[in-house]
Amino acid sequence: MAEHLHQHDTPPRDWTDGHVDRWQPVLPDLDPDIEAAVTRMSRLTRHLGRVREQGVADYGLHKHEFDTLHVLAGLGGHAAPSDLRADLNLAPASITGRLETLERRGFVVRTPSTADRRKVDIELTDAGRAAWHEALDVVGREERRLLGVLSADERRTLADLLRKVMLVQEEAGEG
Amino acid sequence: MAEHLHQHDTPPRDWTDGHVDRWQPVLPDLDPDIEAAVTRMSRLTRHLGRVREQGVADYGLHKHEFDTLHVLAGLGGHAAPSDLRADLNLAPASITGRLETLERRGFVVRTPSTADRRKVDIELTDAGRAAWHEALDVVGREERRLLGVLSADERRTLADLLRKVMLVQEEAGEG
DNA sequence: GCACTGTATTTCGGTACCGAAATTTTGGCA
DNA sequence: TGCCAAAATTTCGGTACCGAAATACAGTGC
Repeated sequence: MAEHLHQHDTPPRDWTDGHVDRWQPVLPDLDPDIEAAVTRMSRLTRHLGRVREQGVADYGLHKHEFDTLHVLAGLGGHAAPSDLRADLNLAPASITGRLETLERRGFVVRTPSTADRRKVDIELTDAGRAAWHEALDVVGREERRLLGVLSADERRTLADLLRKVMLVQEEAGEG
Repeated sequence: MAEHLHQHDTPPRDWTDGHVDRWQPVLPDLDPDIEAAVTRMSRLTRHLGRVREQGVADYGLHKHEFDTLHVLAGLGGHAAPSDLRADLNLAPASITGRLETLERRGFVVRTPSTADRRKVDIELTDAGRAAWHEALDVVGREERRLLGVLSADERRTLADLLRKVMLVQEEAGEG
């Protein structure tokens, strides 16, 4: 509508701007910037998750399968279920479920640990590593496309601001 | 270890810094700032979700129940399932499920719409509005605690940077 | 008025996830 | 040695979610 008037009087608005405007009158003590930042992070995370699901589907994987293989590969290809649990932030029972299906597909092998017999050794198979590696560069593509709109300095600023926030979140759990 | 040497040579590191360091050697073409930002957003979103689940539990609600009531209240207390679907970003079938349990608990009422008989009118009951209102200020508290570490300017910067990113994500779907 | 395309919602079948309890093993300590 | 709290993993019961098909209705063209 008004987009030809001046160069800089109608800054582009995203979905979240409208969302915040809708809530401002009913909840006036809401900090618009906090609400906006949290909302955008939530929506971005959700979006990237869906894109990952779509992307790795071409390689016959689901998002959770890829994520599990990814963490396992990052740990050198062998780990215990509790290691995966820490990185994936899931309930222990869910880890068992994921490994169950991955083992059925031949992407990992579970063998009882000899060192500590409560534990289980999880090994990434060649097939598992191949599936992971093939799907690998698909998942970063969308992140680069979206975050690529920012300059290198801006990306650094974003990452630094978020670190400040996360340090507050993490400090309580460290004790 | 080295934390007494100078004021500013060991900036505090969060979990994500270690995560990025671990991956840098195995995936060298990864932009550390993109990876860090995405990882932190994902973890923050997950954390806030868990806190919400905990917080509203004191009022006998689950996170998804509260979220649904919240959107419904934001729409003035009456809406159609498709309205909720748009804001909650869920599959249509999931909306039916959520309304099912909310209706059993007496928080909403579903009546076939007389205007368009494909639709259903969803009404927030007094009990539903009360449950929502009681749990309301719990959910913002953790957001304020975490994001409150940033100055007002920094919060604005964060929200603005994220808007730039979201505009790229949203522009494709608008056509 | 009648087929047809599109929209709103529900049903159905199947998977993933969670919390809590159970199982097995460890490591400390009397 | 024998006991016991803590840890690692699995099992179990139940809920939420999704995709796809089904149902019901609206609006349009003829």
